[in-house]
Amino acid sequence: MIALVDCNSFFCSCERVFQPKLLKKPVIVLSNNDGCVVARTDEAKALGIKMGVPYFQIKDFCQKNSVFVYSSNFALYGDMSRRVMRILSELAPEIEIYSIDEAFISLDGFSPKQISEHIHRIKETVEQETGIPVSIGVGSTKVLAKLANYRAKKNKLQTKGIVNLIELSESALDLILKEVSVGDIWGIGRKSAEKLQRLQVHTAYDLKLYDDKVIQKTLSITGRYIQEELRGNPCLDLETIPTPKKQIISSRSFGRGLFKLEDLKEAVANHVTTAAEKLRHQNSIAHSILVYIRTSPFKKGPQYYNSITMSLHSGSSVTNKLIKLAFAGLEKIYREGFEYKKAGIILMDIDDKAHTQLSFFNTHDSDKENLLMETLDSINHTEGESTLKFAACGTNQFWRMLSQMKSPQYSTRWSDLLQVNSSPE
DNA sequence: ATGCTCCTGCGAA
DNA sequence: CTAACGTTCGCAGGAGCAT
Repeated sequence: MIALVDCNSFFCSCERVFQPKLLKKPVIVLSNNDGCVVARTDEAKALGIKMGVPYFQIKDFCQKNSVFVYSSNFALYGDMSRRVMRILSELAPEIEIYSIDEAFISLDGFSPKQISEHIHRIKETVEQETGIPVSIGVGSTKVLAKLANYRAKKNKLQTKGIVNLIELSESALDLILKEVSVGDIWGIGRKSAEKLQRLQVHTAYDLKLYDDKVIQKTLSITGRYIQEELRGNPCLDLETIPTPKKQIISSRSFGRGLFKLEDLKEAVANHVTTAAEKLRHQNSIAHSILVYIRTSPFKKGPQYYNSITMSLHSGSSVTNKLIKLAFAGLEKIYREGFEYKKAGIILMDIDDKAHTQLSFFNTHDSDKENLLMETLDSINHTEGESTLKFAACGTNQFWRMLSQMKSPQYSTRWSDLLQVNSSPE
């Protein structure tokens, strides 16, 4: 038995915890660079604000309807997420942290009666100790738990935020599956939903009963797993230990268009810095780095996109070495005269630092370099991020993303940020 | 015929 | 005030190449 715990309108709920005046009000949170809507409260949904809409398209609408708009504040959301996950870890034997606002938990060892009781306790505890409302779905597989959660969120009033499918008979469960359209199943996106429509497969129930071979052929093995999980046969394991990343990406749109190579270099140096920090954090080294730059596909004018992959003979996790390599790549793909809107890097071919193979060339990270990185990381950890950084990262950084909602509310939020650090527990 | 790497498509939050 | 559309990850399978 598996439960999926999902925080309601997570980013908005985080803002509400520190600003009770937002309760019962329409609130939205924007993506990086104040680009698109990524979180909405029920009140905002009721106004018809869609997920993923570019903010500039609805800015006037929000003003007219007194919608509270926030730039994303990931330091806050990350902190709230850790609190929620810690409580879940204490109340469940096994947990898979699936995303910033979601976790699967195993309910093995509980009787059906106990499960229902326990789920209610989990919900109450999280809400009481963090102020974040959650919805919980329970099923015999991950896909069914997801589906249950989806219904819990959709009908919060009737369900009180909890849907438990395991007490249901097969036929009662099928009645529910008939109400779920295939596109709403976890793992079935837009393209797969279209393919299924063509097969006259419209609901979760249709998919559950459809011919195995045909599903395998049209949706590949992943589609088959989903089908099997709908039937109650687990195919997807609970991944309780986080596996190290196979690639680490850092990319961002700029606050304004950039033309000059030196500005792009600064941005790239910053990307390498954050990615390399993550790399060292999981005790890995990378053997190649991909650099890319691009113009805005949404703005008319000459378009340019290019990327290049640079390799190291033996891997590295030393920031300055990686920056140097990234610069060499950037200089190869840079073309003058374009208005660049985004740059990014990907660390690839990642291996565990310990079992790194000796190479013929003596290009490994030296003890000295490793010690330098350790020291740098430890200083930034205790003194705050980017206390110490490479000059290549620049000091001005005028190209940084926009995240200044100029509303009066926003300018008064320094105290809120301070509250986050001194946890009220 | 088989095995490898690279790239693309898709889905998730 | 301007101009104005996000980021990060994994997996499957086909393409292309080598053996």
